[in-house]
Amino acid sequence: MRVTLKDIADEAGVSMMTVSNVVNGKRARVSPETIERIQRIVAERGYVPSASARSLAAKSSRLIGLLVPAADEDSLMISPHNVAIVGQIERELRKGGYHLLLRGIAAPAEVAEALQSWSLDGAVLLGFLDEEIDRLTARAVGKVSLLAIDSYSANPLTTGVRSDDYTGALLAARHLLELGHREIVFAGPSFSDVGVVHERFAGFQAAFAEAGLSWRERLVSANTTHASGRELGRRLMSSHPSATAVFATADILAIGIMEGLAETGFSVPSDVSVLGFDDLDLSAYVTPKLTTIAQDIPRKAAIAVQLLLGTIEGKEHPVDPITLEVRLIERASTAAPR
Amino acid sequence: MRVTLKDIADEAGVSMMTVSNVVNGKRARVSPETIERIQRIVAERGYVPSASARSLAAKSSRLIGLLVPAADEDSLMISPHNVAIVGQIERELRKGGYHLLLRGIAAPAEVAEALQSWSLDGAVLLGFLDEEIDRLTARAVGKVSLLAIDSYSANPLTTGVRSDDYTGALLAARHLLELGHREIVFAGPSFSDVGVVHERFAGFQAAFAEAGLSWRERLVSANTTHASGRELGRRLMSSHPSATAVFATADILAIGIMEGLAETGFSVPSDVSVLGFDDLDLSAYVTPKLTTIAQDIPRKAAIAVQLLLGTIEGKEHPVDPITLEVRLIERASTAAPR
DNA sequence: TTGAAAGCGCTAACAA
DNA sequence: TTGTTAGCGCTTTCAA
Repeated sequence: MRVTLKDIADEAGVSMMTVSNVVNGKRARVSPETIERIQRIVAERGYVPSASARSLAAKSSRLIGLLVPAADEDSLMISPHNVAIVGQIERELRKGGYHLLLRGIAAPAEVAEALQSWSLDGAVLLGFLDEEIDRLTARAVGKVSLLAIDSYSANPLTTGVRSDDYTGALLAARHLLELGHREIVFAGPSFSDVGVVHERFAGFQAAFAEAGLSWRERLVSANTTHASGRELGRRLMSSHPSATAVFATADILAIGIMEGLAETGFSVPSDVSVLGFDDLDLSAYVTPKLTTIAQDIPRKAAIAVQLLLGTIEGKEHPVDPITLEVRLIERASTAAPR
Repeated sequence: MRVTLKDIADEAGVSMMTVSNVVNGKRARVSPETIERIQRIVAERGYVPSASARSLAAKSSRLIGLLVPAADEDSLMISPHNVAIVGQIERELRKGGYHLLLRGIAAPAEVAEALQSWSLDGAVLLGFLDEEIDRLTARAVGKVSLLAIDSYSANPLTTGVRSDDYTGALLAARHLLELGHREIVFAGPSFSDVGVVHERFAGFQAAFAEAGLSWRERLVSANTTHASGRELGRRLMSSHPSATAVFATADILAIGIMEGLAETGFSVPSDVSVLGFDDLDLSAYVTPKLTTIAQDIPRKAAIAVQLLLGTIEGKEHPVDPITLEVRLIERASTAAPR
């Protein structure tokens, strides 16, 4: 059967506590020779501590949840943008000696259930809208640290990490305005008065304001999917005949729009400029290559984990939200209007 | 603090075992009224069983590992093809009342460590080469069920699920041959005598054999990445001037090749036809849209989980490997040679 | 520097 | 149909 602490203790002729201390690196409490002897036996016998037993006996489980939306009984909704984040989060946790529980959330109650059943030390919320986050965390238990990625929620239970969406959209709109565009469509999911898309919309408008221009209502609502973008692209020039450019809140949407435009005989960028947000790998593979706003995704994930582990281990107060820089990547999908 | 079994038992005026039986659905052992009363209290108090405690006391943890390669200290290597699989596996496990531990594997020893520390009931290996799988599972403990995705390993410790790679490549080569191509390059990672790429190579050659043609050595080695494909595409027509078509073992590679060809002034499909494997979403977004071999990815994942849970719960013997159908998706990147 | 006792929350195997 | 006993493997607390 399994090699236990007791086995090691017996073989070393010491108590379980001594072995426990050695295994957990509390070396101050054990003599050097004992440490070495125990370590040798541990290696020989291939002893691996039982995480369940440790989690049960100690306050901490060293387990972190990664909670992702999963529309009712459905598969996880991991967008291309979020894939990289998942990988980075796992890596950072592993480096810190934590394990990752990946869990799809179909109903709010599942958050509390996930948190409690495995006594998670904390959890990262990835891919939820701000409105949902408040609802989800409302029922959460007090002890666990929560961190939401891409959140602007003022919820004191969660810390947030996000890119500078406001500035990103500002840069995007500025770029199009500088090229000479005036009739620019804003395409993105419908939004409330808080959240990523709201920020981008505000930044977008600010660019017009700083240029002394007024932006006439040219808001188009679309899901953040290729299919939705394609459909939008197909009818764009008939619904907005005078538009010369589109800013989409996500690359995948922008790429769909480009396809829809191409299908209806419009050429990018000579007829219409298209600008995205995210800088997915994919965006450099399509034709024309997409001009977009790039986020530092690995950094976003690394900081998320740092903050989370910080509040868990240091019992620091949840830190203020952190905002990461973005930058414009000029490629081939934008040009001066004709 | 936490609501425990004992709390519920006290409040209901019964023993812990009775509550335990109700919670675990062993209703045959409890009277209907008791069941109802206990269930009411459980709901009222928001009782959630402790998975660690259960795992410690019972044989099973209801935790499954998803083990993914993570080149030394690096982030997880989740290819576009594997992302969908991760999501589906989580979903299937959740439906079955299991949880998923996502873990990057940098060194063989980490497999056993992951398995043991959380007393995993089983694990899915995703993204490993067959050669690695044997090495990884060698040290694994006996009890846990292992299942490798896309594996042809004869290893008795693991069951495998994979697409019909042989037939996929056969269909691909047949398609190109029927279009009239004779000088076809096979582009893929270097391979040994077992595994996915080996199968595809065998299928590819078989198509020539059945057409009574001999395939002259036109094997090009490249990593399964866009960058590697692009580089390959750039030098393809100078290294193989008479080639009229390329079969790549992965869409992402094929897309890179198309880009490299375009950069050096060759047009797809009029100068060179390109055919991929996987049918990523992405492959329909690029220009020209990629002709490819489609796999049923959700099904692959669902079957993987079914098999794994089958051997875990039913203690059935590891089943024979399962092979899933593939089909040719004809799009715009292939045409008759000039 | 080391050890003993108690218990984390649960379930298996019996007993009643 | 229900309860009792005895742990699962570890850490905490306190004593030596």
